[in-house]
Amino acid sequence: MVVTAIQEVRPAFVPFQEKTQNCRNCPARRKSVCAGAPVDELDRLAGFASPQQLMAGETLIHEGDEASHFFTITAGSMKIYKLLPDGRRQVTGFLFQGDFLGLAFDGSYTYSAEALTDTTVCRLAKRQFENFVDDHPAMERRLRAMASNELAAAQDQMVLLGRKTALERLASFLLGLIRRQERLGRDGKAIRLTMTRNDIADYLGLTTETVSRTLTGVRNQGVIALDGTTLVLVRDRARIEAIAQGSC
Amino acid sequence: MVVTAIQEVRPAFVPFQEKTQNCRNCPARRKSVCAGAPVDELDRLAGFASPQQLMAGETLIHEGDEASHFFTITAGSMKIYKLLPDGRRQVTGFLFQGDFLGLAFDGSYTYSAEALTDTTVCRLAKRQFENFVDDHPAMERRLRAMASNELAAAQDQMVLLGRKTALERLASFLLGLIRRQERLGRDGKAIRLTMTRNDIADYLGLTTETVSRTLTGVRNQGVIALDGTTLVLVRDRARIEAIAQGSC
DNA sequence: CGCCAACTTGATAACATTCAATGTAGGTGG
DNA sequence: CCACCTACATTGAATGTTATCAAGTTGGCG
Repeated sequence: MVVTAIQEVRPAFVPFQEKTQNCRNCPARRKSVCAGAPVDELDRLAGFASPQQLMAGETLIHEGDEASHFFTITAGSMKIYKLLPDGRRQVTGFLFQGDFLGLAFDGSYTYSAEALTDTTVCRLAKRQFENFVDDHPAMERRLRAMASNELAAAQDQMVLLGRKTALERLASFLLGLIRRQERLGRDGKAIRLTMTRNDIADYLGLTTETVSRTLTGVRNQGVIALDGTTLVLVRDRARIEAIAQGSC
Repeated sequence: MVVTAIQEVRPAFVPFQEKTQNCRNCPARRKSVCAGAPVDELDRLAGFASPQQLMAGETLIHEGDEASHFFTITAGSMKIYKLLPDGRRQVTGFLFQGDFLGLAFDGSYTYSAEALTDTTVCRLAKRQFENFVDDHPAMERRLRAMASNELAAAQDQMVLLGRKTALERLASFLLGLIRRQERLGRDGKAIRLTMTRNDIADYLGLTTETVSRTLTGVRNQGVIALDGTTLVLVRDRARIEAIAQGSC
Protein backbone atom coordinates (compact mmCIF):
# COMPACT_ATOMS: atom_id res chain seq x y z
CA MET A 1 0.00 0.00 0.00
CA VAL A 2 2.61 2.43 1.08
CA VAL A 3 4.94 0.96 -1.49
CA THR A 4 2.36 1.52 -4.21
CA ALA A 5 2.14 5.17 -3.31
CA ILE A 6 5.89 5.47 -3.53
CA GLN A 7 6.11 3.81 -6.88
CA GLU A 8 3.94 6.58 -8.23
CA VAL A 9 6.65 8.97 -7.21
CA ARG A 10 9.02 7.23 -9.56
CA PRO A 11 7.10 6.57 -12.75
CA ALA A 12 8.71 5.05 -15.79
CA PHE A 13 10.69 7.77 -17.53
CA VAL A 14 8.49 9.31 -20.18
CA PRO A 15 10.24 12.42 -21.50
CA PHE A 16 8.53 15.35 -23.13
CA GLN A 17 8.27 14.57 -26.80
CA GLU A 18 7.32 17.98 -28.11
CA LYS A 19 10.02 19.75 -30.02
CA THR A 20 8.56 23.13 -29.25
CA GLN A 21 8.07 23.75 -25.57
CA ASN A 22 4.55 24.64 -24.58
CA CYS A 23 4.70 26.48 -21.30
CA ARG A 24 0.93 26.30 -20.79
CA ASN A 25 1.04 22.57 -20.21
CA CYS A 26 4.24 22.60 -18.18
CA PRO A 27 3.71 20.45 -15.07
CA ALA A 28 6.17 22.54 -13.10
CA ARG A 29 4.93 25.96 -14.10
CA ARG A 30 2.96 26.80 -10.99
CA LYS A 31 5.80 25.72 -8.72
CA SER A 32 8.55 27.42 -10.65
CA VAL A 33 9.73 30.93 -11.39
CA CYS A 34 7.42 30.87 -14.40
CA ALA A 35 4.43 31.22 -12.11
CA GLY A 36 5.39 34.91 -12.19
CA ALA A 37 4.78 35.17 -15.93
CA PRO A 38 1.35 36.31 -17.14
CA VAL A 39 -0.48 33.65 -19.11
CA ASP A 40 -0.61 35.73 -22.27
CA GLU A 41 3.17 35.91 -22.28
CA LEU A 42 3.81 32.20 -22.03
CA ASP A 43 4.30 31.87 -25.76
CA ARG A 44 7.08 34.43 -25.72
CA LEU A 45 8.64 32.47 -22.85
CA ALA A 46 8.30 29.26 -24.84
CA GLY A 47 10.24 30.91 -27.64
CA PHE A 48 13.53 30.59 -25.78
CA ALA A 49 12.69 27.62 -23.57
CA SER A 50 13.44 24.08 -24.65
CA PRO A 51 13.02 20.81 -22.81
CA GLN A 52 16.07 18.67 -22.17
CA GLN A 53 16.17 15.11 -20.91
CA LEU A 54 18.82 13.81 -18.59
CA MET A 55 19.52 10.23 -17.61
CA ALA A 56 20.29 9.46 -14.00
CA GLY A 57 23.91 10.37 -13.37
CA GLU A 58 24.18 12.80 -16.26
CA THR A 59 25.85 16.14 -15.59
CA LEU A 60 23.92 19.23 -16.64
CA ILE A 61 26.36 21.95 -15.70
CA HIS A 62 29.99 22.10 -14.60
CA GLU A 63 31.19 24.56 -12.01
CA GLY A 64 33.28 27.22 -13.70
CA ASP A 65 31.80 26.80 -17.18
CA GLU A 66 30.51 29.93 -18.82
CA ALA A 67 26.84 30.27 -18.00
CA SER A 68 24.78 30.53 -21.16
CA HIS A 69 21.52 29.10 -19.82
CA PHE A 70 19.28 28.95 -16.80
CA PHE A 71 17.30 25.82 -15.98
CA THR A 72 14.10 24.86 -14.25
CA ILE A 73 13.49 21.28 -13.20
CA THR A 74 10.32 20.03 -14.86
CA ALA A 75 10.45 16.50 -13.50
CA GLY A 76 12.98 14.42 -11.57
CA SER A 77 15.69 15.34 -9.08
CA MET A 78 19.23 16.67 -9.15
CA LYS A 79 22.12 17.39 -6.84
CA ILE A 80 24.28 20.49 -6.97
CA TYR A 81 27.79 20.42 -5.58
CA LYS A 82 31.16 22.10 -5.38
CA LEU A 83 34.59 20.45 -5.42
CA LEU A 84 37.89 21.28 -3.77
CA PRO A 85 41.01 20.81 -5.92
CA ASP A 86 41.85 17.51 -4.21
CA GLY A 87 38.42 16.07 -4.90
CA ARG A 88 36.66 16.71 -1.62
CA ARG A 89 33.05 17.38 -2.46
CA GLN A 90 30.28 19.37 -0.81
CA VAL A 91 26.75 18.81 -2.03
CA THR A 92 25.07 22.16 -1.47
CA GLY A 93 21.57 21.03 -2.31
CA PHE A 94 19.15 18.52 -3.71
CA LEU A 95 16.75 20.01 -6.25
CA PHE A 96 13.29 18.88 -7.34
CA GLN A 97 10.40 19.87 -9.58
CA GLY A 98 10.05 23.62 -9.90
CA ASP A 99 13.54 24.40 -8.58
CA PHE A 100 15.68 26.87 -10.46
CA LEU A 101 19.35 26.52 -11.38
CA GLY A 102 21.47 29.55 -11.93
CA LEU A 103 20.25 32.07 -9.36
CA ALA A 104 23.75 32.86 -8.29
CA PHE A 105 26.51 33.60 -10.71
CA ASP A 106 28.43 36.27 -12.46
CA GLY A 107 29.16 34.92 -15.90
CA SER A 108 29.96 31.35 -14.95
CA TYR A 109 28.31 28.60 -12.96
CA THR A 110 29.32 28.51 -9.33
CA TYR A 111 28.41 24.84 -8.90
CA SER A 112 28.01 21.62 -10.83
CA ALA A 113 24.64 19.92 -11.27
CA GLU A 114 23.97 16.25 -11.89
CA ALA A 115 20.74 14.30 -12.32
CA LEU A 116 19.96 11.85 -9.51
CA THR A 117 17.10 10.21 -11.38
CA ASP A 118 16.01 10.50 -14.97
CA THR A 119 15.14 14.16 -15.16
CA THR A 120 13.63 16.73 -17.48
CA VAL A 121 14.78 20.32 -17.28
CA CYS A 122 13.62 23.40 -19.09
CA ARG A 123 16.58 25.10 -20.74
CA LEU A 124 16.27 28.90 -20.82
CA ALA A 125 18.55 31.08 -22.94
CA LYS A 126 20.20 33.41 -20.45
CA ARG A 127 20.06 36.72 -22.32
CA GLN A 128 16.48 36.33 -23.46
CA PHE A 129 15.35 35.13 -20.07
CA GLU A 130 16.93 38.16 -18.45
CA ASN A 131 15.17 40.46 -20.88
CA PHE A 132 11.91 38.69 -20.18
CA VAL A 133 12.40 39.10 -16.45
CA ASP A 134 13.16 42.80 -16.94
CA ASP A 135 9.77 43.14 -18.62
CA HIS A 136 7.91 41.28 -15.87
CA PRO A 137 8.25 42.61 -12.36
CA ALA A 138 6.26 39.70 -10.94
CA MET A 139 8.90 37.37 -12.25
CA GLU A 140 11.67 39.47 -10.78
CA ARG A 141 9.87 39.43 -7.44
CA ARG A 142 9.50 35.70 -7.62
CA LEU A 143 13.18 35.24 -8.39
CA ARG A 144 14.04 37.32 -5.37
CA ALA A 145 11.64 35.37 -3.17
CA MET A 146 13.20 32.13 -4.36
CA ALA A 147 16.71 33.43 -3.75
CA SER A 148 15.69 34.60 -0.28
CA ASN A 149 14.21 31.23 0.58
CA GLU A 150 17.30 29.45 -0.63
CA LEU A 151 19.42 31.82 1.41
CA ALA A 152 17.44 31.02 4.55
CA ALA A 153 17.80 27.32 3.79
CA ALA A 154 21.53 27.79 3.25
CA GLN A 155 21.82 29.42 6.66
CA ASP A 156 20.03 26.48 8.25
CA GLN A 157 22.48 24.20 6.49
CA MET A 158 25.37 26.23 7.92
CA VAL A 159 24.03 25.56 11.41
CA LEU A 160 23.84 21.88 10.54
CA LEU A 161 27.37 21.72 9.13
CA GLY A 162 28.98 23.91 11.73
CA ARG A 163 27.27 22.83 14.91
CA LYS A 164 25.28 19.62 14.70
CA THR A 165 26.39 16.04 15.48
CA ALA A 166 26.20 13.25 12.91
CA LEU A 167 22.92 12.03 14.42
CA GLU A 168 21.39 15.50 14.39
CA ARG A 169 22.51 16.05 10.80
CA LEU A 170 20.90 12.86 9.63
CA ALA A 171 17.65 13.61 11.48
CA SER A 172 17.59 17.13 10.00
CA PHE A 173 18.13 15.70 6.55
CA LEU A 174 15.30 13.20 6.90
CA LEU A 175 13.02 15.86 8.34
CA GLY A 176 13.74 18.08 5.35
CA LEU A 177 12.69 15.32 2.98
CA ILE A 178 9.58 14.57 5.02
CA ARG A 179 8.53 18.22 5.05
CA ARG A 180 9.12 18.66 1.36
CA GLN A 181 7.00 15.65 0.59
CA GLU A 182 4.24 16.96 2.84
CA ARG A 183 4.42 20.35 1.17
CA LEU A 184 3.78 18.60 -2.11
CA GLY A 185 0.60 17.15 -0.66
CA ARG A 186 1.80 13.60 -0.05
CA ASP A 187 2.16 12.20 3.41
CA GLY A 188 5.60 11.98 4.93
CA LYS A 189 5.38 8.43 6.22
CA ALA A 190 7.53 6.90 3.52
CA ILE A 191 10.51 8.56 1.93
CA ARG A 192 12.29 7.31 -1.16
CA LEU A 193 15.97 8.28 -1.12
CA THR A 194 16.94 9.09 -4.69
CA MET A 195 20.54 9.79 -3.72
CA THR A 196 23.31 7.45 -2.58
CA ARG A 197 24.75 7.30 0.92
CA ASN A 198 27.78 9.04 -0.49
CA ASP A 199 25.66 11.93 -1.78
CA ILE A 200 24.01 12.22 1.62
CA ALA A 201 27.42 12.17 3.28
CA ASP A 202 28.70 14.92 1.01
CA TYR A 203 25.57 16.94 1.78
CA LEU A 204 25.92 16.51 5.54
CA GLY A 205 29.68 16.93 5.78
CA LEU A 206 30.19 13.32 6.86
CA THR A 207 31.53 10.11 5.33
CA THR A 208 29.52 7.31 3.73
CA GLU A 209 30.40 5.04 6.63
CA THR A 210 29.13 7.47 9.25
CA VAL A 211 25.87 7.98 7.37
CA SER A 212 25.41 4.23 7.15
CA ARG A 213 26.19 3.65 10.82
CA THR A 214 23.96 6.50 11.96
CA LEU A 215 21.09 5.31 9.81
CA THR A 216 21.46 1.84 11.30
CA GLY A 217 21.46 3.43 14.74
CA VAL A 218 18.14 5.25 14.34
CA ARG A 219 16.65 2.16 12.72
CA ASN A 220 17.68 0.03 15.70
CA GLN A 221 16.04 2.58 17.99
CA GLY A 222 12.78 2.19 16.09
CA VAL A 223 12.71 5.78 14.89
CA ILE A 224 12.61 4.63 11.28
CA ALA A 225 12.47 1.37 9.40
CA LEU A 226 14.25 0.60 6.15
CA ASP A 227 12.79 -1.30 3.23
CA GLY A 228 15.77 -2.01 1.05
CA THR A 229 18.37 0.76 1.06
CA THR A 230 16.30 3.52 -0.48
CA LEU A 231 12.90 3.40 1.21
CA VAL A 232 12.69 4.99 4.66
CA LEU A 233 9.56 4.35 6.70
CA VAL A 234 9.04 7.03 9.32
CA ARG A 235 7.98 5.46 12.63
CA ASP A 236 8.48 8.31 15.10
CA ARG A 237 8.39 11.68 13.46
CA ALA A 238 8.34 13.62 16.73
CA ARG A 239 11.57 11.95 17.73
CA ILE A 240 13.17 12.90 14.43
CA GLU A 241 12.17 16.51 15.03
CA ALA A 242 13.55 16.44 18.56
CA ILE A 243 16.85 14.95 17.44
CA ALA A 244 17.16 17.37 14.51
CA GLN A 245 16.81 20.37 16.85
CA GLY A 246 19.46 19.04 19.16
CA SER A 247 17.11 18.53 22.13
CA CYS A 248 18.36 15.01 22.72
CA MET B 1 52.72 53.60 9.78
CA VAL B 2 50.57 50.61 9.11
CA VAL B 3 49.00 51.18 12.47
CA THR B 4 48.12 54.74 11.50
CA ALA B 5 46.31 53.48 8.42
CA ILE B 6 44.43 50.99 10.55
CA GLN B 7 43.43 53.54 13.11
CA GLU B 8 41.59 55.35 10.35
CA VAL B 9 39.48 52.24 9.93
CA ARG B 10 38.25 52.61 13.47
CA PRO B 11 37.55 56.29 14.03
CA ALA B 12 36.06 57.60 17.23
CA PHE B 13 32.34 56.91 17.14
CA VAL B 14 30.60 59.97 15.72
CA PRO B 15 26.98 59.08 15.07
CA PHE B 16 24.73 60.81 12.60
CA GLN B 17 23.20 63.76 14.38
CA GLU B 18 20.45 64.62 11.94
CA LYS B 19 16.98 63.74 13.13
CA THR B 20 15.67 63.46 9.61
CA GLN B 21 17.63 61.06 7.50
CA ASN B 22 19.03 62.55 4.36
CA CYS B 23 19.66 59.79 1.89
CA ARG B 24 21.62 62.03 -0.46
CA ASN B 25 24.48 62.33 1.98
CA CYS B 26 24.38 58.73 3.12
CA PRO B 27 27.94 57.37 3.12
CA ALA B 28 26.67 53.86 2.39
CA ARG B 29 24.23 54.71 -0.38
CA ARG B 30 26.32 53.71 -3.36
CA LYS B 31 27.28 50.42 -1.76
CA SER B 32 23.83 49.51 -0.54
CA VAL B 33 20.51 48.50 -2.00
CA CYS B 34 19.67 52.22 -2.15
CA ALA B 35 22.03 52.58 -5.11
CA GLY B 36 19.05 51.24 -7.06
CA ALA B 37 16.87 54.21 -6.16
CA PRO B 38 16.76 57.17 -8.55
CA VAL B 39 18.16 60.35 -7.05
CA ASP B 40 14.88 62.20 -7.38
CA GLU B 41 13.19 59.60 -5.21
CA LEU B 42 15.64 59.74 -2.34
CA ASP B 43 13.42 62.07 -0.38
CA ARG B 44 10.55 59.60 -0.49
CA LEU B 45 12.98 56.95 0.70
CA ALA B 46 14.12 59.22 3.51
CA GLY B 47 10.50 59.49 4.61
CA PHE B 48 10.53 56.02 6.11
CA ALA B 49 14.23 55.65 6.82
CA SER B 50 15.70 56.62 10.16
CA PRO B 51 19.22 56.28 11.46
CA GLN B 52 19.82 54.18 14.56
CA GLN B 53 23.00 53.97 16.61
CA LEU B 54 24.21 50.80 18.23
CA MET B 55 26.97 50.36 20.77
CA ALA B 56 29.36 47.45 20.36
CA GLY B 57 27.65 44.36 21.68
CA GLU B 58 24.12 45.69 21.25
CA THR B 59 21.57 43.39 19.67
CA LEU B 60 19.58 44.82 16.76
CA ILE B 61 17.29 41.92 15.98
CA HIS B 62 16.39 38.63 17.63
CA GLU B 63 15.76 35.50 15.62
CA GLY B 64 12.06 34.70 15.67
CA ASP B 65 10.87 38.23 16.43
CA GLU B 66 8.26 39.63 14.14
CA ALA B 67 10.01 41.51 11.36
CA SER B 68 8.79 45.07 11.16
CA HIS B 69 11.88 46.67 9.66
CA PHE B 70 14.70 46.13 7.25
CA PHE B 71 18.14 47.56 7.91
CA THR B 72 21.16 48.75 5.99
CA ILE B 73 24.50 49.16 7.70
CA THR B 74 25.64 52.75 7.32
CA ALA B 75 28.84 52.43 9.34
CA GLY B 76 30.38 49.79 11.55
CA SER B 77 30.16 46.00 11.58
CA MET B 78 27.77 43.34 12.82
CA LYS B 79 27.50 39.59 13.14
CA ILE B 80 24.41 37.57 12.33
CA TYR B 81 23.86 34.19 13.95
CA LYS B 82 21.47 31.40 14.74
CA LEU B 83 21.18 29.41 17.96
CA LEU B 84 20.26 25.82 18.74
CA PRO B 85 18.02 25.28 21.77
CA ASP B 86 20.98 24.19 23.92
CA GLY B 87 22.95 27.32 23.11
CA ARG B 88 25.21 26.10 20.34
CA ARG B 89 25.71 29.03 18.01
CA GLN B 90 26.46 29.36 14.33
CA VAL B 91 27.54 32.76 13.07
CA THR B 92 26.25 32.85 9.49
CA GLY B 93 27.93 36.07 8.50
CA PHE B 94 29.81 39.23 9.36
CA LEU B 95 28.22 42.34 7.86
CA PHE B 96 29.75 45.70 6.99
CA GLN B 97 28.90 49.05 5.44
CA GLY B 98 26.27 48.73 2.72
CA ASP B 99 25.11 45.27 3.77
CA PHE B 100 21.41 44.61 4.06
CA LEU B 101 19.61 42.80 6.88
CA GLY B 102 16.33 41.08 6.25
CA LEU B 103 16.64 39.63 2.76
CA ALA B 104 15.33 36.31 3.93
CA PHE B 105 12.23 35.95 6.01
CA ASP B 106 8.56 35.30 6.00
CA GLY B 107 7.14 37.50 8.70
CA SER B 108 9.83 37.01 11.30
CA TYR B 109 13.58 37.32 11.45
CA THR B 110 15.43 34.11 10.71
CA TYR B 111 18.58 35.16 12.55
CA SER B 112 19.80 37.46 15.29
CA ALA B 113 22.06 40.42 14.61
CA GLU B 114 24.48 42.07 17.03
CA ALA B 115 26.86 44.99 16.59
CA LEU B 116 30.56 44.07 16.74
CA THR B 117 31.72 47.67 16.88
CA ASP B 118 29.80 50.87 17.43
CA THR B 119 27.53 50.84 14.43
CA THR B 120 24.97 52.98 12.62
CA VAL B 121 22.17 51.32 10.74
CA CYS B 122 19.42 52.77 8.58
CA ARG B 123 16.07 51.54 9.83
CA LEU B 124 13.54 51.03 7.04
CA ALA B 125 9.83 50.47 7.70
CA LYS B 126 9.06 47.14 6.10
CA ARG B 127 5.73 47.87 4.43
CA GLN B 128 6.77 51.19 2.99
CA PHE B 129 10.09 49.84 1.83
CA GLU B 130 8.36 47.00 0.03
CA ASN B 131 6.01 49.45 -1.69
CA PHE B 132 8.99 51.54 -2.68
CA VAL B 133 10.75 48.52 -4.12
CA ASP B 134 7.62 47.58 -6.07
CA ASP B 135 7.75 51.01 -7.69
CA HIS B 136 11.43 50.76 -8.57
CA PRO B 137 12.50 47.79 -10.65
CA ALA B 138 16.16 48.78 -10.38
CA MET B 139 15.89 48.33 -6.62
CA GLU B 140 14.22 44.97 -7.01
CA ARG B 141 16.99 43.89 -9.36
CA ARG B 142 19.58 45.03 -6.92
CA LEU B 143 17.94 43.15 -4.08
CA ARG B 144 17.99 40.01 -6.17
CA ALA B 145 21.62 40.52 -7.13
CA MET B 146 22.50 40.96 -3.46
CA ALA B 147 20.55 37.84 -2.49
CA SER B 148 22.26 35.89 -5.27
CA ASN B 149 25.69 37.00 -4.15
CA GLU B 150 24.91 36.08 -0.58
CA LEU B 151 23.67 32.71 -1.75
CA ALA B 152 26.90 32.04 -3.60
CA ALA B 153 28.85 33.08 -0.50
CA ALA B 154 26.68 30.81 1.62
CA GLN B 155 27.51 27.89 -0.66
CA ASP B 156 31.20 28.62 -0.31
CA GLN B 157 30.72 28.62 3.44
CA MET B 158 29.00 25.23 3.22
CA VAL B 159 32.11 23.85 1.52
CA LEU B 160 34.19 25.35 4.30
CA LEU B 161 32.03 23.94 7.09
CA GLY B 162 31.45 20.56 5.52
CA ARG B 163 34.81 19.74 4.02
CA LYS B 164 37.69 21.93 5.15
CA THR B 165 40.16 21.38 7.98
CA ALA B 166 40.60 23.86 10.80
CA LEU B 167 43.68 25.33 9.09
CA GLU B 168 41.90 25.68 5.77
CA ARG B 169 38.89 27.30 7.45
CA LEU B 170 41.03 29.88 9.16
CA ALA B 171 42.95 30.67 5.96
CA SER B 172 39.66 31.00 4.05
CA PHE B 173 38.34 33.35 6.70
CA LEU B 174 41.42 35.56 6.61
CA LEU B 175 41.39 35.57 2.82
CA GLY B 176 37.77 36.69 2.86
CA LEU B 177 38.64 39.63 5.10
CA ILE B 178 41.66 40.51 2.95
CA ARG B 179 39.61 40.48 -0.24
CA ARG B 180 36.82 42.54 1.24
CA GLN B 181 39.29 45.15 2.37
CA GLU B 182 40.86 45.22 -1.08
CA ARG B 183 37.44 45.57 -2.69
CA LEU B 184 36.92 48.64 -0.55
CA GLY B 185 40.10 50.12 -2.01
CA ARG B 186 42.38 49.59 0.95
CA ASP B 187 45.30 47.24 0.79
CA GLY B 188 44.98 43.86 2.42
CA LYS B 189 48.29 43.85 4.25
CA ALA B 190 46.84 44.55 7.65
CA ILE B 191 43.52 43.27 8.90
CA ARG B 192 41.77 44.45 12.04
CA LEU B 193 39.67 41.70 13.57
CA THR B 194 36.57 43.36 14.98
CA MET B 195 35.23 40.06 16.27
CA THR B 196 36.40 37.86 19.14
CA ARG B 197 38.04 34.44 18.77
CA ASN B 198 34.75 32.98 19.92
CA ASP B 199 32.86 34.75 17.13
CA ILE B 200 35.37 33.45 14.60
CA ALA B 201 35.03 29.95 16.03
CA ASP B 202 31.24 30.09 15.77
CA TYR B 203 31.59 31.29 12.19
CA LEU B 204 34.01 28.53 11.22
CA GLY B 205 32.34 25.69 13.10
CA LEU B 206 35.27 25.35 15.51
CA THR B 207 36.03 26.14 19.16
CA THR B 208 37.78 29.20 20.53
CA GLU B 209 40.74 27.05 21.49
CA THR B 210 41.17 25.60 18.03
CA VAL B 211 41.00 29.06 16.43
CA SER B 212 43.63 30.31 18.86
CA ARG B 213 45.93 27.35 18.31
CA THR B 214 45.56 27.48 14.54
CA LEU B 215 46.23 31.20 14.47
CA THR B 216 49.36 30.62 16.54
CA GLY B 217 50.36 27.91 14.09
CA VAL B 218 50.21 30.09 10.97
CA ARG B 219 51.96 32.87 12.87
CA ASN B 220 54.79 30.51 13.81
CA GLN B 221 55.10 29.52 10.16
CA GLY B 222 55.54 33.16 9.19
CA VAL B 223 52.35 33.32 7.12
CA ILE B 224 51.02 36.13 9.27
CA ALA B 225 52.18 38.22 12.19
CA LEU B 226 50.04 39.42 15.05
CA ASP B 227 50.14 42.85 16.64
CA GLY B 228 48.11 42.43 19.79
CA THR B 229 45.17 40.10 19.41
CA THR B 230 43.18 42.02 16.84
CA LEU B 231 45.67 43.17 14.22
CA VAL B 232 46.76 40.61 11.65
CA LEU B 233 49.69 41.47 9.40
CA VAL B 234 49.66 39.46 6.20
CA ARG B 235 53.16 38.20 5.37
CA ASP B 236 52.49 35.55 2.73
CA ARG B 237 49.23 36.05 0.95
CA ALA B 238 49.90 33.40 -1.70
CA ARG B 239 50.35 30.85 1.05
CA ILE B 240 47.04 31.83 2.61
CA GLU B 241 45.32 31.34 -0.73
CA ALA B 242 46.96 27.96 -1.22
CA ILE B 243 45.96 26.79 2.24
CA ALA B 244 42.41 28.10 1.87
CA GLN B 245 41.91 26.11 -1.32
CA GLY B 246 43.16 22.94 0.30
CA SER B 247 46.24 22.60 -1.90
CA CYS B 248 48.51 22.10 1.07
C1' DC C 1 22.66 -16.46 -12.24
C1' DG C 2 26.50 -13.72 -11.55
C1' DC C 3 28.65 -9.34 -11.49
C1' DC C 4 29.63 -4.77 -9.80
C1' DA C 5 28.51 -0.82 -7.39
C1' DA C 6 26.63 0.49 -3.28
C1' DC C 7 26.15 -0.43 1.37
C1' DT C 8 27.29 -2.21 5.99
C1' DT C 9 30.19 -3.45 9.67
C1' DG C 10 34.55 -3.62 12.30
C1' DA C 11 39.13 -2.04 14.05
C1' DT C 12 42.21 1.67 14.45
C1' DA C 13 43.71 6.40 14.13
C1' DA C 14 43.42 11.38 13.89
C1' DC C 15 41.73 15.80 14.41
C1' DA C 16 39.26 18.73 17.04
C1' DT C 17 36.81 19.15 21.49
C1' DT C 18 36.64 19.36 26.27
C1' DC C 19 38.34 20.41 30.62
C1' DA C 20 41.67 22.99 33.15
C1' DA C 21 45.01 26.44 34.14
C1' DT C 22 47.55 30.49 33.02
C1' DG C 23 48.40 34.79 30.58
C1' DT C 24 47.13 39.40 28.81
C1' DA C 25 44.81 43.72 27.86
C1' DG C 26 41.31 47.17 28.34
C1' DG C 27 38.44 49.62 31.50
C1' DT C 28 37.07 51.23 36.27
C1' DG C 29 37.40 53.00 40.69
C1' DG C 30 40.10 54.10 44.64
C1' DC D 1 48.07 56.95 38.31
C1' DC D 2 48.17 52.51 39.54
C1' DA D 3 45.99 48.29 41.05
C1' DC D 4 42.48 45.49 40.33
C1' DC D 5 38.89 43.23 37.84
C1' DT D 6 36.76 41.09 34.16
C1' DA D 7 36.79 39.63 29.39
C1' DC D 8 39.28 37.48 26.22
C1' DA D 9 43.04 34.77 24.66
C1' DT D 10 46.51 31.22 24.94
C1' DT D 11 48.46 26.85 26.16
C1' DG D 12 48.39 22.03 27.91
C1' DA D 13 46.57 17.31 28.69
C1' DA D 14 43.04 14.00 28.16
C1' DT D 15 38.97 12.52 25.79
C1' DG D 16 35.82 11.55 22.11
C1' DT D 17 33.47 11.78 17.79
C1' DT D 18 34.15 10.95 13.32
C1' DA D 19 37.47 9.66 9.65
C1' DT D 20 40.19 6.22 7.69
C1' DC D 21 41.41 1.72 6.40
C1' DA D 22 39.80 -2.85 5.59
C1' DA D 23 36.79 -6.65 4.96
C1' DG D 24 32.47 -8.50 3.97
C1' DT D 25 27.47 -8.19 2.40
C1' DT D 26 23.56 -6.88 -0.22
C1' DG D 27 20.94 -5.99 -4.10
C1' DG D 28 19.88 -4.22 -8.61
C1' DC D 29 20.57 -5.26 -13.34
C1' DG D 30 22.27 -7.35 -17.38
